[in-house]
Amino acid sequence: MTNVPAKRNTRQKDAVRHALSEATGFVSAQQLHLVLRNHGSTIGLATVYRALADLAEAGEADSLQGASGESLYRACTTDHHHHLICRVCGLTLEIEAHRVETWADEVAAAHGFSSPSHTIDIFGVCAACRS
Amino acid sequence: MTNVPAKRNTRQKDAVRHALSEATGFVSAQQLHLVLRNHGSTIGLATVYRALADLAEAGEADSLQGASGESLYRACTTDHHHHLICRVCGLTLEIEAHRVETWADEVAAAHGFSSPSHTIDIFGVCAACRS
DNA sequence: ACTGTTATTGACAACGATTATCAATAGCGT
DNA sequence: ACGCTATTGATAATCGTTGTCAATAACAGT
Repeated sequence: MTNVPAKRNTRQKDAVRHALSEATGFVSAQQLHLVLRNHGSTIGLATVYRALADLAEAGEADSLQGASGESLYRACTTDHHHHLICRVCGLTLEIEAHRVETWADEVAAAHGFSSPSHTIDIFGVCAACRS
Repeated sequence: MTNVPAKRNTRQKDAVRHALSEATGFVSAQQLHLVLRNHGSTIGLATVYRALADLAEAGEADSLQGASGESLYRACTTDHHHHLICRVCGLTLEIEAHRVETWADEVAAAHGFSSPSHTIDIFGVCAACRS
């Protein structure tokens, strides 16, 4: 049997979870670390990275690659969805994409690919930033 | 007038262009640098990065973020398209996605977003790697 | 073809984001 | 409360990438 070490619930993982849910739009691990420190926490940077990786794996957070290559995270409802992101202010809307989900799976299947996954994100400039 | 310095054609930029066109699927700047050195070139790593950035900007190369966050490049025809990529062997197929292009633009417009762009990539395990 | 200007090169240092290390701490089952 | 061990936090190390700068080589003008 594959003996995976049991996960423990810690204050700092909760703190990250909470800080992430407070944040608007996507945040980097470093930003989150800074926020936590400013709120009086003594949490370490490495811990924030580990907590975010865990949350993402557990499906509690969405992750995507920012423009300059860093990983950005966002609290997330457990169902699958994609994002419409403002290039200027970072405003993020969750969009639902049945049509595209099935399209992606069809394309994969048509070419003999199995266990398909995909990355789909739409960027633009929101109405507010337009003016 | 915005006086942008003129670009020059150099052997090393051609070498990168050529090496990129020889490569199958996506390659990183470092891989390309290694290939060029193995072929006897004395090209510098920084030059490969610069050449790839230029090619990508000129529309001669596609770039996308690899699983571990690095930038990957691929020679590319000038028309817009997306990719179906094997997670195991890196086999890459260009796919055409009219349906999704228009969908993405519609979604952006519906939410008041202008100048829409998008990143759409499908990953899976190809038939060959399946066995 | 010769020359001068200056974009480009290549070796290396510097940088930012992330991950590994490791002793100290603190969850959780008993 | 006790003991085992997953987790923490400070720091060093790593990785991909970009900046620096003297030396080189493209191109325009002659």
